[in-house]
Amino acid sequence: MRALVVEDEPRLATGLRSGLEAEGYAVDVALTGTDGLWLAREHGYDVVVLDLMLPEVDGFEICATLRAERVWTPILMLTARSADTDQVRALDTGADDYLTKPFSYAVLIARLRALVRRGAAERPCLLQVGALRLDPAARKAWLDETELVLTARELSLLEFLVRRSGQVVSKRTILEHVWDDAFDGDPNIVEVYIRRLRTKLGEQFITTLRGAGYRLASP
Amino acid sequence: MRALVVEDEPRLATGLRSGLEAEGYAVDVALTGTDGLWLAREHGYDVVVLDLMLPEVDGFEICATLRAERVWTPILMLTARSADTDQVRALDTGADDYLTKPFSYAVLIARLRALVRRGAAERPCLLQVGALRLDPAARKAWLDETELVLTARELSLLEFLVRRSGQVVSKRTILEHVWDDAFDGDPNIVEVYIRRLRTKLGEQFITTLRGAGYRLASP
DNA sequence: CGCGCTGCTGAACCCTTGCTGAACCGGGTG
DNA sequence: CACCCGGTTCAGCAAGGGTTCAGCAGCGCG
Repeated sequence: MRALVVEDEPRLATGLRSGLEAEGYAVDVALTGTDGLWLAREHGYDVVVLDLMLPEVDGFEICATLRAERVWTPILMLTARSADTDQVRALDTGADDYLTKPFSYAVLIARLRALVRRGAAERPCLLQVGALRLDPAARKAWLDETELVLTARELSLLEFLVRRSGQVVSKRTILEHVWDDAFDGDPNIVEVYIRRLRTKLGEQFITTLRGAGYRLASP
Repeated sequence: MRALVVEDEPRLATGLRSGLEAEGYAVDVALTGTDGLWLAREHGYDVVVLDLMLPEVDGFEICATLRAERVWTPILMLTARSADTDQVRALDTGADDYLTKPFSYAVLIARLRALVRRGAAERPCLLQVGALRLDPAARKAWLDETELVLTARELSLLEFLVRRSGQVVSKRTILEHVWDDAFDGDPNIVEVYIRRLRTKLGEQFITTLRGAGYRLASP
């Protein structure tokens, strides 16, 4: 579990770091609001501990900015003030929990666990074309309830075709998207992989359109 | 929004009812733990306000029972005691938030809003995948009733995989979340730890997907 | 009818990826 | 101080699978 601590007071920051690390979290610390915002935005944390009083950018602003940018990482606010209005404002700004200093580590840890437990987890979507099903998150594919045994490349190619099922996709496009677009090897590789897919899921799914490309569709 | 208030003191119960109704909630009140449990189980509430001290069945028990029965309605615990241990226990039992009396209505309302916004997430506090169970709070794991002896790192990795069970996780992702992302050592460390987990919990749980990552699933 | 181009296909090659045992290191503990 | 435990590094090994290649098939057009 990755946690970000945004806290300007060095002693508290290091205390939090070691405490959380002892609990098995991988911890990053930001000492300013600007750093914290940047880190939270760029890295996928599982939870953020955010001090309200910070130099440069305060906690409210960080929280609001993240939510506006559709970053839904659970946030726990931390502050010296205990005014109700702050608490209300924090929660309404998009924080998920709130703790006033001084606080006990046990409570902090328990609250973090509760947050991570609820954490932002989107259900993986399931792609389907006729009897063919594909779960991109699990990297699995099935044909009529029987799981297909595919290599990484084969599955990437299949996923690409399934996402564009019914459409014609040129070999050039496939090469650029499934392989690196800096790929400078033999373009014949696409044909080879189309062949492998056909042997594994039957000839009827992928049709060749001479001079144009391939189309995956329900037979 | 439908809210259930489980509170045995009549004056507080009616106060909560009118306060919540003024905020636009449709409120049901249960005066005993038994009634509260039954109502919460049968009706689909959006949030439950639960007093800890109750006749018959106490708040902890209601909370634990509901979670065991896979009812994930957000629960806010309410109590006169302010002991940290109670708070920790409440959260680990499966409550989502906690408030000590006396409290301000504004804070209660704001916290409820935050809970409802998060919605019912299917996040048990005891993780389970087939015969494998893991308690993040106790930092323990079991395989078929026998406790596994795991180091801190091993448990962190296992927890990470269990939380994403069924999905493929890349070595890169593992490295960033289980280790610090500032970690600049040998990425081979992931393979080493996967190996150690496999020897401890059997080969059948974790499958390697060459070029993609690892997937933990029930065998 | 025949030539050429596009796509098909089986097999060989070889590099990357992952596996694994063991050594090393550092902090905490008796 | 010596020991132990857990985390990390390392190097050799195995094989999976990505890539290349060469020959073949078939369609289309002159």
